[in-house]
Amino acid sequence: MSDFKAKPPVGIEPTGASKQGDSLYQLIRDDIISGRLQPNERLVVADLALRHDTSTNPVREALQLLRGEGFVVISPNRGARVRPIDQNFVRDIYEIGVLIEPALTRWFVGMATPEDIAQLEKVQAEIEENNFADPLRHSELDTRFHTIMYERHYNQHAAELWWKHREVLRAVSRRYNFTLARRAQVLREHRQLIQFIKDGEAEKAAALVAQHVEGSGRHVLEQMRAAEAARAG
Amino acid sequence: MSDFKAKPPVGIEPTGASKQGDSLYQLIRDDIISGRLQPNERLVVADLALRHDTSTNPVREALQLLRGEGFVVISPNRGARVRPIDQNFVRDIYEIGVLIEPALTRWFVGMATPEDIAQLEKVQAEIEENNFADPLRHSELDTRFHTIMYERHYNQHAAELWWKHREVLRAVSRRYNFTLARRAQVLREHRQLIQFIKDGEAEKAAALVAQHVEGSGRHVLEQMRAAEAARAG
DNA sequence: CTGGATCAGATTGTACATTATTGGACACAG
DNA sequence: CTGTGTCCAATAATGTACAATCTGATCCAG
Repeated sequence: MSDFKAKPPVGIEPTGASKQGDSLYQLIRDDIISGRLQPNERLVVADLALRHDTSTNPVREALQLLRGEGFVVISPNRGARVRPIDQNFVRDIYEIGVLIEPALTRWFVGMATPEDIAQLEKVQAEIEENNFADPLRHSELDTRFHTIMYERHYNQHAAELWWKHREVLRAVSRRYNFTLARRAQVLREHRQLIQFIKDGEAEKAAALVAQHVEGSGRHVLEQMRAAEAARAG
Repeated sequence: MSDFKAKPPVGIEPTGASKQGDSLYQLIRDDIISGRLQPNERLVVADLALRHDTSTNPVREALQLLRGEGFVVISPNRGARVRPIDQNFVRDIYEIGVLIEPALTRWFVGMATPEDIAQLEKVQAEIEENNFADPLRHSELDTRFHTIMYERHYNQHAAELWWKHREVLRAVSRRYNFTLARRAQVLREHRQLIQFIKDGEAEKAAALVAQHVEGSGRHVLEQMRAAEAARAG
C-alpha cells in the first residue's frame, strides 16, 4: 500500500481529524482501495475499534470522513458499508472532471513558469521511462503530473474537489491494466499538452485535457464493463 | 428560520446522521446562516451539547457534517469554528457552478416534458408575482426553479454538489438585497431560459445558464465588497 | 404460509478519564 | 522598566467504558 501514496496538493483542506481518527481513516481507506474490504461489506464500529486497537469514537469519526470522500455509505441506525464503486459512480465522477479540469488547465497555462514546465517534463520523462511497467508507479506519476498544474490554482475548492475525485478513481483503476492503445494515447496527449502549455495555447490545452479526462474515463468504464461481463459469463 | 427552508432534490444522499445528530446539524446550521453565530466564532462541543440538551457525541457528529458542507472548519486538538464565508469562498463556489450548471441544463433540455415546463412556468409565475417583495420567498422559489431542472439528472453527484453549493450561497445572499438591475435581469433570464427549453435549444440554454450563474455570483460579490467597504469606511 | 413476539447484535447517546492547548503569572535578563 | 521565557492551571478536545435504543432475523402460534 505504501507505494500507492501520492502527495496531495498543497493547501488542501486537512481532514480535521485527530491523530487516531486520521490514521484510522487512512487504514480503512487503504483496506477499501486494496479490496481487502469487499464492496457493500458492513463496517461494524466495535469490530474496527477492536481490530485497530482503539475505541469507538475515533472509528465513528473516521467513518464520517470516509463518507465525505465517498468511500462509505452510512444509514441511520443501520451503520456503515463499503460503497460499491460501480459504473455509474465512476461515470459521475469523470463527468465532473471533464467539466472542471479544463478550467483549471486554462488558468495554469496563463500562469506557468519555466520551472513549472521543467517539472512537468521531468515527470513526463519518468512516466515514459516507466512506460507502464509498474502500474502503481504510473498512477502516482500521472497524478503528480496533474497536481503540478492544479495545485496552485486560486480556486482551492475546485482543486480539492479534483483531488478527492482523483483518489477515488485511482482506487478503481488500480484494479485494471492499461490497454496498449490507451498507453500510447496517454503519452501522446501528455506530450501534446506540454507543447500547448509552452506555446501558451490555453484553449487548446483546455480542450485537450477535456479529451484526456474523457478518454481516461471511457477507458476505465470499458474495463469495468469487461470485468463485469467476465464475471457474469 | 422555518421560511428559509427549501426542499432538496429527490434522491440526494442523506446525511447519514442519527436523529439527534441530524437535527443538531440543522439547528447549528441555521444559527450560522442567520448570523446568530459570528464568523470565526468557536464552537465548543460541551457548550453546544448543553445548549441543545444532548451529549457530546451527537454534537461531534453534527460538526463533522457541517465541516463537510463547508460551514465549519475543524482543526485537530483545537476544535471547530464557524467558517467565515468570505469573497474567495463565494467566488470559488460560483465558479464551480458556472462549470457544472450548464451541463446539467443541457441534459434537462433534452429530457424536459410538457409537465416539467408547466412546473417551471408555474414557479416563474410565482416569482414574478412575488417580485422580490419577500426576499426569502424569492430565494426559495428561485431554488425550486433550478431544482426542477436538475433533480432528475442521472449524475446524482453533480446534482448533489450543486445543491450543497446552493445552500451555502443562499446562506450568504440572505444578507443582501437585490439591486433593481439584477431583479430585472433575473426575470428576463428566467423567461428566456424557459423559451429556450421549449424550443429545445440546449446549447443556448446552457450558455444562458452560465451567464445567469455568473451574473448571480458577480452580484453577490459586489454586495459583499460594498458591505465590506461600508464597514471599513 | 403468515404475522407477530422475542432476542441477539449493533448503533446511538451518556458519563467520565485522559491528554493537548492556551493564556497568564512570575522570575529573570537586558 | 520592559521584554522574554518557563511553568502551571484552566479549558476544552479526544478517547474509553458503558447504558439505552433500534433493527432484523428467527421462531413459533394460528
